[in-house]
Amino acid sequence: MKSGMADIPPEHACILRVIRSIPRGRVASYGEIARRAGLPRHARLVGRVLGVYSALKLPWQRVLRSDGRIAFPKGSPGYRQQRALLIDEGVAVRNGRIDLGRFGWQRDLDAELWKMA
DNA sequence: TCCTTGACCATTA
DNA sequence: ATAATGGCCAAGG
Repeated sequence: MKSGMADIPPEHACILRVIRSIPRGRVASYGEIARRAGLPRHARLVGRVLGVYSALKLPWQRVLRSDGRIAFPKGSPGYRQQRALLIDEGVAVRNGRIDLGRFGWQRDLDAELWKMA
């Protein structure tokens, strides 16, 4: 029995779910997303998934390399669009690099915990 | 099967 | 800070 177009492998589904849960104005690395999806060492799969499901509406702009840089080559269409989208939602991009210490997703959790104390 | 290709990553120089 | 290196691992040919 074959279901229609909705047969997404569970690993992909997990990754998509994590990506969708990145808060607006925050960013996460491919590797971190993989870990949160329960798939450590699968950073490359995250990139692959983003490409395969590019037709879906995803906050793909919030996904960066582990060093905080945009993965696309500087000056490419993808690079420019990602940069614009990030700036739109309040993320500072300087020379293709984002300060993970300020905009990293984990940092967002820290802030929440701080409020409780 | 084997080989190549990536929206990657950590380490080293 | 940048660059080379080796490692990683699913997909597709």
